[in-house]
Amino acid sequence: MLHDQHQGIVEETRAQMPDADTLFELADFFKVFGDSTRIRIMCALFERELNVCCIADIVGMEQSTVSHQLRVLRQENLVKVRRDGKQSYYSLEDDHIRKIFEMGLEHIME
Amino acid sequence: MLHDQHQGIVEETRAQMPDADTLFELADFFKVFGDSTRIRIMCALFERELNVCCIADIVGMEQSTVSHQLRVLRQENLVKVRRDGKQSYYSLEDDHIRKIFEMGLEHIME
DNA sequence: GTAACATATGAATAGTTGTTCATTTGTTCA
DNA sequence: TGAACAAATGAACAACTATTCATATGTTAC
Repeated sequence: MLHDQHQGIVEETRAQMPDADTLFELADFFKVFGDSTRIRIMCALFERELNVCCIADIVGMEQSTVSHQLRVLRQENLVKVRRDGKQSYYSLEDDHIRKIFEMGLEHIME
Repeated sequence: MLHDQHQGIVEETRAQMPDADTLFELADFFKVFGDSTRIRIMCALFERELNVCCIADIVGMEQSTVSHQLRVLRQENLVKVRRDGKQSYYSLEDDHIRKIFEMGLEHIME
């Protein structure tokens, strides 16, 4: 049960928080970083653009697994594709990813 | 099937990636950010330390739900607890969280 | 056209995760 | 001591997710 003395704190805190929709979106965005296969795919793409079968080889998973995960990354605008003949080359969409990666690494290294 | 011409690219990329264990840890770390309840809890804690029942009230969920999620946050060293009588006051452990939040927000605002 | 290859997609499944209810543990105060 | 409250924990369940196999789509070269 919430104490009267806490009521003010609760309301004040609520007022300063971003709206619920934004926080839902934010959670969905970070969800993409919460899988080691996707993390490894993104990490591989830091170096250079890569086609699907190279990525599959690097992360050691089925081509179809990688395709499914690349779709997730595409949907959150984290990667872009370039078709070249039979092959699709993927690369990172922007630089936030790198920074978020670095922050995460700094945290777990502590 | 991987082409011969791609073999070098694959090996080079692998060599530049952090080791698999680190990337697993990193995924586990980001997993914590991938849930809207936890995001909302962290967001509430940006303002000030809060006890469990205030947090429950702010995010509109059961006390036990919040306790479970606070444990997850504790396990990843994202929050710390301070006991004061019957109540436990939670606060953010470090400043990476804020920066990671900001990066995420910048990305979804684009 | 067809064969061969690269990628994408759908369905099925196993494993994981978030929430809730019920209960327990820890604390204060009378 | 015991009553009252705050927080933590365990078990159960529903919902979600990652992976795989099988198949479809798209592209090139003959």
